[in-house]
Amino acid sequence: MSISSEAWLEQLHENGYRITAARRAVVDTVFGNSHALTPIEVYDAARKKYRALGLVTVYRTLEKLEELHLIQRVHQPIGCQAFISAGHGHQHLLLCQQCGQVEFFEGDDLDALTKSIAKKTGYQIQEHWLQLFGLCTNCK
Amino acid sequence: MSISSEAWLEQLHENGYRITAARRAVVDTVFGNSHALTPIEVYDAARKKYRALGLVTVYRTLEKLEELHLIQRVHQPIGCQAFISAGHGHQHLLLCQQCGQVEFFEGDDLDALTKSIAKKTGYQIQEHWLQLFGLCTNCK
DNA sequence: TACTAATTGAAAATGATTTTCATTAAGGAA
DNA sequence: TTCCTTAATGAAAATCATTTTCAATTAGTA
Repeated sequence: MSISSEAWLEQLHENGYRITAARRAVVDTVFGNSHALTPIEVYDAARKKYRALGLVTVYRTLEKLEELHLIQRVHQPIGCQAFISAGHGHQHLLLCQQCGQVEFFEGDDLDALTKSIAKKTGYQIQEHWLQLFGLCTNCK
Repeated sequence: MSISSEAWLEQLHENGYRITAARRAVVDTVFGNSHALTPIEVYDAARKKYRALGLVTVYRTLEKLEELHLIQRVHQPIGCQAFISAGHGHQHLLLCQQCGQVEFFEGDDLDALTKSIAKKTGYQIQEHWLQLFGLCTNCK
């Protein structure tokens, strides 16, 4: 976990951003966390690693991580401000409605569906969002 | 359009809410509109029908319409505060990335997919969100 | 028509996010 | 290593969206 949060820091560095104690704390908090976290939640957790951290820096760091596609926003009925480590390639989210655990899955084949909808509606379909909700092995 | 926005007012009435000029203006604005509207957009548009309307009343009316499942929130990359007339039964959204037009479609069969994901992950899957993005016939 | 409780809009309060700004410190250059 | 430039920081203020409060109004029943 700590091993690969280094990779995020490297990414930041390679893109001209500096590596600071504040950013380390944020990155260490979000990286590899299987729950989506809001900026405030990141702030609270990251301040345990680096007390002087400011909430503004959390916002700014999350912004950069999102820009580099290292994290992504999670849309939920309760709100859409939470972030999680980004999936790789064409992956979708699976969320536990009980504990909030997030997993990725891939292997959705929506070609037949999109073709049929394109035909029916006349739209040229370019993208899709798919998200599953359920109960994880612990919660069910 | 005006015909059936009456049905929404009836729904409100049947649920113990009063029918007022302010609510008529909001309902007439959102009902049958093929674009998702934010509270401010509803306010601006509805004030053309009823100048004394307050933004607070827009929020309160949207809240009630959502509660009665007459409208639903639309999630988009740019934000998730916009509302549109709700779909009926099991329907999903198709959005035009150019003009913002929203359409519904149905007939997605994700049974095979959810079964396979359930098997792979151990999750008990209860719900799914699916949304398509593309270009409508006018914009493509 | 009268009455009561729901509804209203304005203003204030709250909460989230962004901007401003003077200070600090990362990290390349010497 | 030390210096220097510039990015990054945190605090405070500003902004923006949403909610609450409250006295006045009004829908709709009795």
